[in-house]
Amino acid sequence: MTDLSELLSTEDLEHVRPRSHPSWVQPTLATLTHDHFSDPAWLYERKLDGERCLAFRDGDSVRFLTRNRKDVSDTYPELVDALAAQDVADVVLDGEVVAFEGRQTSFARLQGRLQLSDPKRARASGIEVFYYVFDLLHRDGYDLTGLGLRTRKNVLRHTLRFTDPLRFSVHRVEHGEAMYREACRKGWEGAIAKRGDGSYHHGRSTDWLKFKCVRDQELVIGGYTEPQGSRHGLGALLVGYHDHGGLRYACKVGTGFTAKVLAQLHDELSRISTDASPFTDAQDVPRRGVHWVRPRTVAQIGFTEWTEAGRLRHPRYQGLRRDKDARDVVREQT
DNA sequence: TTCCGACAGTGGGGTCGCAAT
DNA sequence: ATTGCGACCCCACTATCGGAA
Repeated sequence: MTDLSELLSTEDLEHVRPRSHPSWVQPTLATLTHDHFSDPAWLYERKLDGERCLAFRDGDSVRFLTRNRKDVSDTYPELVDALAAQDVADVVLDGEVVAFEGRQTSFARLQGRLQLSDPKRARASGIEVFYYVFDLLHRDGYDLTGLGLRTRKNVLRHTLRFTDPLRFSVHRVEHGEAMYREACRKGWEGAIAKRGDGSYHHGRSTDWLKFKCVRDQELVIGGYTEPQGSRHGLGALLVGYHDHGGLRYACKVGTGFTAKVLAQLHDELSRISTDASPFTDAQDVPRRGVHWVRPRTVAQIGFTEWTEAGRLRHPRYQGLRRDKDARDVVREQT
């Protein structure tokens, strides 16, 4: 591990402030865009489909927190161990916890671990996880969020020993469009573009942009229909998003489920049923044969495009997002 | 034995036209 | 006049089965 003083120029030091180890830092959230570009002032990284986590190490204490501040240290004990074994005793990292299905990162596979909170069961799950670290927010009593991204990454590289399950998230400079094409060709989720000289922003930022290959959207489940024919459990989910203080209906989703998932969803949703529709745009929401549920469950829905009418075209169910809070679900920019 | 492709079945949004209300 | 419904187009996806490798 290289000393901070060796890694930072006198100019850099002007952007660094002493700070005691923070218990929480609001992570940067990237903004979705379809305007893909190449720019030497930007860095481009692979977009990983996993669980965003900040890692805090303060001496013997190591914690992994999701972006909703949920402590998942017991879910990823081997990551805790790996960080505890590093030389640096005071550090805050930003990265993504991922699992693989073959050579692809797979959120679906990671889901098998997300709800495990017993470290023994988590270790025994057979689902190997990795922590792809892409940012460094704090080290050795200093707040580094005021530094430019390039500098933070350089310091990060010289702060940790990157051996599995800790991995440095590689980036490339300037060639954003090529990066995006490569990402889609390889079946990745997309690419993230980051302004190279940008300081660490708290919350949604346009200094970080998402170039997505597949389009998906997190939506709140507000109801479900009866199954038809030979199907069991439920027919389709009615999903929506928050807009102007209400829950706006987005579409029905009736495909992408296995028989097992249909049964699980029906079991889970029937427990939170309610008499009234949670959707606030009363007209245009199907009502016939619909069972309403309290709007607290978040599902990830793949689709091809938003229609003129504000519906999703070709929607398909991709899984629950138990790591997301229903209250935060809004429509992403098209 | 495993793998792959075709097919049936269930479901979506949008549009159209017809029948019931 | 409005509403409901089925048929049709596009499409996504799972489950199954039989034949190829």
